[in-house]
Amino acid sequence: MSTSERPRKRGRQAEAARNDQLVLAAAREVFTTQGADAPVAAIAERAGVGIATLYRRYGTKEELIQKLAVLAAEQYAAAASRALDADDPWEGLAQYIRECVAFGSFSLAPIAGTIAFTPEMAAAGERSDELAEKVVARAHQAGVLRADATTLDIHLVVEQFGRRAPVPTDEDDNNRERLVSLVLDGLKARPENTTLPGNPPTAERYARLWNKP
Amino acid sequence: MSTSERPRKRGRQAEAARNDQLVLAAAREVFTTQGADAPVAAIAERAGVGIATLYRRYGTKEELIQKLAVLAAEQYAAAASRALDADDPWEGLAQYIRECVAFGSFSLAPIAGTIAFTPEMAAAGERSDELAEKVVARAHQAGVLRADATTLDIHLVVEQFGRRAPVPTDEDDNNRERLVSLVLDGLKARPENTTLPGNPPTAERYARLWNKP
DNA sequence: ATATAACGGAGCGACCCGCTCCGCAATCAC
DNA sequence: GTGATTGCGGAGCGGGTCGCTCCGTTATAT
Repeated sequence: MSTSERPRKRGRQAEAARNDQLVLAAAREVFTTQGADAPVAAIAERAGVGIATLYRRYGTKEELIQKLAVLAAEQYAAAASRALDADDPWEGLAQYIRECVAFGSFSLAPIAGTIAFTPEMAAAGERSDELAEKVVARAHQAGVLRADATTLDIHLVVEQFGRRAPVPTDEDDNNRERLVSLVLDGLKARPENTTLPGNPPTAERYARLWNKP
Repeated sequence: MSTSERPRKRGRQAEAARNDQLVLAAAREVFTTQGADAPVAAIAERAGVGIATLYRRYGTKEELIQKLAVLAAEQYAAAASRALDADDPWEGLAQYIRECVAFGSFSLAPIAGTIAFTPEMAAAGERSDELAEKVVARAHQAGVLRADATTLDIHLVVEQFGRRAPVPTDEDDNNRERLVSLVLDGLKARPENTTLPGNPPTAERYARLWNKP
């Protein structure tokens, strides 16, 4: 595969562009494993970059997290799109859940309330939520998803399994996949299923969790 | 209910005995909600007690955590005993899982590796593990638990749902119960279940997680 | 009235963390 | 070649936190 397809910048500008990506990738990895209060220095080190390089792009740790939140929402939206492209509504939903869990950026949730909620985050979140709603609605209409499970229940699942261990091993991944499979089996529509207890999760909870107005 | 059944100490000795319990209860609450790196001062405050009172009982934060670990293991063992007393093997298992999750002290797991592993912890853990094994074995023999789920898979479930939010609300409890019900439905033995992917969790993982020799 | 036992909490020393500042190296303009 | 520009790394500053100690106070016992 040719690396010269897109017009490549040269010299320092190329390095800068690469660092841009390195920083974002490192930030995502560190935050999803260590939690959102991981030191910024850890991200710079993981990216193989000086601290100043990071701060030249994001004036503040908060800015960086906000950017990651937007990127995560876009990833979830993309996963939902793929799910809608799938032929089988159930397989689409299952794949959606698996991808969201694997991406795992929901580990930013614990920081909710700590950082300001930007318009960009609102926009990306809305789009992501709408698509997720469609994925779930399609599964419901096909009668493959248990009737008493709502979109927010699915959110809950993804959030629950979003966080990784400080140093994720293959075994941890394996174990998480087993648990998710368990949950998926529990989500399937079946006559003998118990009814889910209590009330479905509310949208207000998420609004409160983040700092929506 | 009479409060004078057991011979009551008076004055300061009574206060000391009460504080003993207050400190332990507060420590459990704070650690399960804030995580094991919560400040010791938060525990004292929650117990309505001075910091010195806490340190007079446990010379070190580590000692306190070790004590809590032992108590948690004993709670799990008690829950397993109750499960074995139940008439229905499935209801016993389900109740066991629910109780363990509700108790929630598995949120100490993230601290694993940070603190030393004491003989007391080893003894309590072994007893708890043996009883859990029996609960699961009985469910397997009755054919009500899916064949490819092991005792360690159950451990995984309890561990996964063990941690609470910083300020747990009724809604959070409600949501967690829904998720656990989902998992329980997935754990039931059924012809149409998918096979759990990958390999069962290994005991070595837990040995490594804690600092066993 | 004196001795004793338990208490509360201010504060010490040792961290850690976000962020700035500055000297250096690579590249560009001419 | 030479000076200007751009991006880089990382030491270190100011502030905040946390585990733990120390000591003055208060309640009980004799």
